[in-house]
Amino acid sequence: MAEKYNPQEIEPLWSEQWERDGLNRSVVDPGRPKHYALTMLPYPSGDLHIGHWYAMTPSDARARWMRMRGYNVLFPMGFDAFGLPAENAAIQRGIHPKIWTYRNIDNMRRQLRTMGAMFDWEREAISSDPEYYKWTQWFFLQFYKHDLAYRQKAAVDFCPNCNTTLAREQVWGEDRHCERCGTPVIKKELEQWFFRTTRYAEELLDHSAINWPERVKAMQTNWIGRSEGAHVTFRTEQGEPISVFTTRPDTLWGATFMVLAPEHPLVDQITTPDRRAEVWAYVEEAARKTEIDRTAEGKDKTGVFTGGYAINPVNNERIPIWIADYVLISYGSGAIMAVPAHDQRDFEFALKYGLPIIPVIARTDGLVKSFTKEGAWMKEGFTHALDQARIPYQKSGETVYVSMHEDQVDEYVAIAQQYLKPGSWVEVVGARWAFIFDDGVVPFDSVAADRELLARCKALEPSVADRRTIMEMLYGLEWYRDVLFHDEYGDMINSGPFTGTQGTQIGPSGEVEHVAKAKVTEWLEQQGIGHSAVNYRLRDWLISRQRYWGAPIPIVYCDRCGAVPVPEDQLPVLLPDDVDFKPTGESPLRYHAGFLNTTCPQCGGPATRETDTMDTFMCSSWYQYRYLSPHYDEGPFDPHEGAYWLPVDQYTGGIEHATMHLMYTRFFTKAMRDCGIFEPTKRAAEAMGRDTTGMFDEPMLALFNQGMILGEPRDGDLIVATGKFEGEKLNASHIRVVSQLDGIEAAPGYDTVVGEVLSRKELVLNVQTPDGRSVVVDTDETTVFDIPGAGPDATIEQIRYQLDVEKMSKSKGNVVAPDELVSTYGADAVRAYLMFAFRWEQGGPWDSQGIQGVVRWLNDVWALVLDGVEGNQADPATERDLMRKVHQTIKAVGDGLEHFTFNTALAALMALRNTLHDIQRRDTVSRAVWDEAIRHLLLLMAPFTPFIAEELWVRRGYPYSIHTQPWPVYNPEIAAEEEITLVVQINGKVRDRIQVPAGISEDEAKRLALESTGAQRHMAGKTPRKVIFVAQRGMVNIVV
RNA sequence: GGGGAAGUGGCGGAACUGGCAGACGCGCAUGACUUAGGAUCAUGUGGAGCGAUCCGUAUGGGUUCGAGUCCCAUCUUCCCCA
Repeated sequence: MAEKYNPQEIEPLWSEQWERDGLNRSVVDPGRPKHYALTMLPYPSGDLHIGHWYAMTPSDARARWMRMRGYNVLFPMGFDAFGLPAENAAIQRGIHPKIWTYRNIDNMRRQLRTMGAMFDWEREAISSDPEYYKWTQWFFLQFYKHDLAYRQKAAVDFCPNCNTTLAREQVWGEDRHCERCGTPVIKKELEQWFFRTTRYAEELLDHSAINWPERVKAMQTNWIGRSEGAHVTFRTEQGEPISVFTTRPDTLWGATFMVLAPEHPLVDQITTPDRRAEVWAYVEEAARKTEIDRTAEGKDKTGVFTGGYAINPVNNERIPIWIADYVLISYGSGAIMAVPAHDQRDFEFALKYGLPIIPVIARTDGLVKSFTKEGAWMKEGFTHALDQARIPYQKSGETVYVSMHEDQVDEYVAIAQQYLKPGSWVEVVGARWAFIFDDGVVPFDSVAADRELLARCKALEPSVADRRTIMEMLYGLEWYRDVLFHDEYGDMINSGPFTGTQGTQIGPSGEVEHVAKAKVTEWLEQQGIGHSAVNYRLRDWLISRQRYWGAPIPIVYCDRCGAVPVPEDQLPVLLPDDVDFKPTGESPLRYHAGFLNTTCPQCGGPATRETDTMDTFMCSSWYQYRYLSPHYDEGPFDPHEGAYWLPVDQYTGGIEHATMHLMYTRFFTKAMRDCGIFEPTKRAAEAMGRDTTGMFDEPMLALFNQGMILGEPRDGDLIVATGKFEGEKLNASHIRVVSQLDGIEAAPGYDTVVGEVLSRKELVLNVQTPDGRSVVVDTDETTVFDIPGAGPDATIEQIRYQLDVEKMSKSKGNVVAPDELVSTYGADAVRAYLMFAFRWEQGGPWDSQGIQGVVRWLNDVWALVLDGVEGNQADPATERDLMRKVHQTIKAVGDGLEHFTFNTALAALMALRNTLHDIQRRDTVSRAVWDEAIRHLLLLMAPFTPFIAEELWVRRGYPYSIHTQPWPVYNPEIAAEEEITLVVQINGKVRDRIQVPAGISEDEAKRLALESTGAQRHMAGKTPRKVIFVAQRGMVNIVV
């Protein structure tokens, strides 16, 4: 019996050995194909999380596999080291962000090394190093130079009590209060820096050059939110004209009011003096809400009238101008023309505030409704006439509900007129809009008609006296509600000269063409009142952060020269170390005189520095380039390295970055390309003989998203608590943990609570009793805990409470510490388990028992390799079977690595272990064949479990290192089965299985199948109608 | 409300272009070795039935010789957007 597998002993030794030998150094070698594998860099939060292992170790396995397949692989690692948590630590615990960050990095670097990943540590980049952020600043200057960076006022969340700007995650709760002091936050306008990401909207929509998950592409496409429409200019009575963007220029005739965002610059000018107080109050209120609060459907729409009016340019209607917070300043032009008949939000708003709603687009289904009362409003015989005309209706008492098709309306109107009692009216709504009075039919087609009709109806029917519009009156009837509003692309109605214009048609290649939109847009251009336009939801990237721990924006403000870029030779603008972290201020940089005060690079006069720092997404937008040469000081990266390694071939990371990081880094690369930053790299690449077409258009050619490891669910302890009830709460003097709740008797003289512990908050337990009630059990220092196996000093901390499957977090107590796992099971086992237990792109809840499976596998492999076989009773058939299995495994493992289905690759390796185990027990192969199988097993395991593979490889006497050996070549001939199980089906149901040679002919297979006992039994003497043979599957289906 | 992903044993999950459902592992059960077992080894393990056999991939339809896989409808869960 060989010695035991002891990962704790061998793993550190190999780590050191590989480090010493520079095994993972990646060096430019134009003679070999390159592979740049990249996994998203971590934030140095302090401790490596199991999630980091889950993200990194499968990526590492794949990179290792690529290396064994002959690629020159670069797989770097670094730290996204600027950011808010460091600053919070400074404020809360008095540690300098720099010290906190670099201490964390030291720890995490140590932890990362236990992973056994093939990181090239000489390429480590840390975004908070001056040699790194110098170039982050340099990029800012290049973008500034190329008009891709600009400064503008923008709103930030601001706590008036702390006197500080807040990041999104520092604003808590529905009421949006400051996380530190609870004061409701306000929006504050600050001058901030932006990058023109919108300039790249079209190019960012184009994903054709990258192999990225459909999900990510869809999210980016939605995020960019391209919509086609028109800009239309409305004159106003109070001052400047207002331009609106609309996706529906075909609905212009139905624009009955206009809505500005509360922040719209013309609000002041438009507002009439009598409305001023109310408008201002509303603007302030809106400033406090989030966009989601403001725009979510279902939320009550609010707004106020400004007193101002605009002129609808297509029909010269005078339309009121409102402000409402459902319109966002950041979208389009911050002003909309409201078409309440065909936009859901405008409809709700108009109904609420009594604004006119005029339909201008026909329904596409032709549905028309009407409502009346036979007897009260209609003469007897009305429904009989409807029957005669085959107009469908439902009658309930004397009430008649008519629901007809548009084509029947004329006939209906004639009947209605005939039967209408004097002093009544009846309306048709939906695909046609008209009011039938005893003296004629009035169409509902304009704001004027709205007014006139309403007046007539009120005169006839006092109960509608309080209705402000016809639509409001109709909305009062439940029966009409579903036909009052629609947002389809129907034909135009009530639209002056455009009435009757077709809404859509099917184009030559089958796509839908929006005819009405196009015709109206063309006409607007001719009239000079509008033009076609494309609008994006995407906004420019706001990069200013009112923070200390980030890269300072390299701009100086001079009274004479304005905003002046810091000259490149003065970079980096260093962060000063000696700053105060008072929670009162804004960025501490603002109070650091040495940093703040400088001289103008242009005129030499006194000037002040920009004190905002850059969004950390900027650092991570170009880190893939810095990795190439982290200490290079003549540019952001060494063109020689870039020429060889770029672009990234395979990127992996979490889906949560789909829109932010992954859009920013694409923007960055495109902007770098257009600023000419890749030119030297391009020349170097051409000198290497590379085709540089499209080489710098996209940063990462392929992307794969892994899922997330969630916390392990667990039941709470079952307890018996005795003590005294105080109201609903039990003050426990004794708590005992039990294995089951049945048959527990209450202690005499005490109150007793039994049940499962759901949660614990400090000294209070929340217990669920068997009847489902939840009881609070309070404890104090005198409470005695009786927990099996915990001894006499047991405390409340040792009582386990219920955990659901959810994200791991320290506060929930469901985190899994990789360090502990490594010291218990070894890194190889942890790596293999993470790859084996889940579908990588899906993730799932941690299972602390499941790891035993891979631990047994590694122990077995250890013993198999070291114990070997005697080889005395070699059986050629078994030897062939073994080598077949080996080659089938080569295929399965390779496929798994190729497609990121690591779990199936590991399953195949475990299955090979099972085969070897079986053979070893029976001792039926020669040593030579056994050794060959073992050699392959180790090579196939190397990417997944690099330590044990290396150890056993070397122990078997093979040349160091296993990780630089060529990947085994799959031989389909060896893998092919000699004999297969022919499945015999009758009508698709399996009725027999027979062993046949693999290359069996169709006729032979069919003959054997028909003769098989199973088939005979189930055919019941019937003649087969059809016999189907599927050679690939070894199957015959007999149809009877 | 819109867009996307998913739903398979007690659990994690296999099943390539439609072709033997449940690979591999956890757990569980029985047995062996043991002072002991949360170690190890062996055997078994979707459900029902003594059995031949029948039923089974969220639900209901459909296409097909054949459906976990394709089509339609419904339900549930998750993610993104609103």
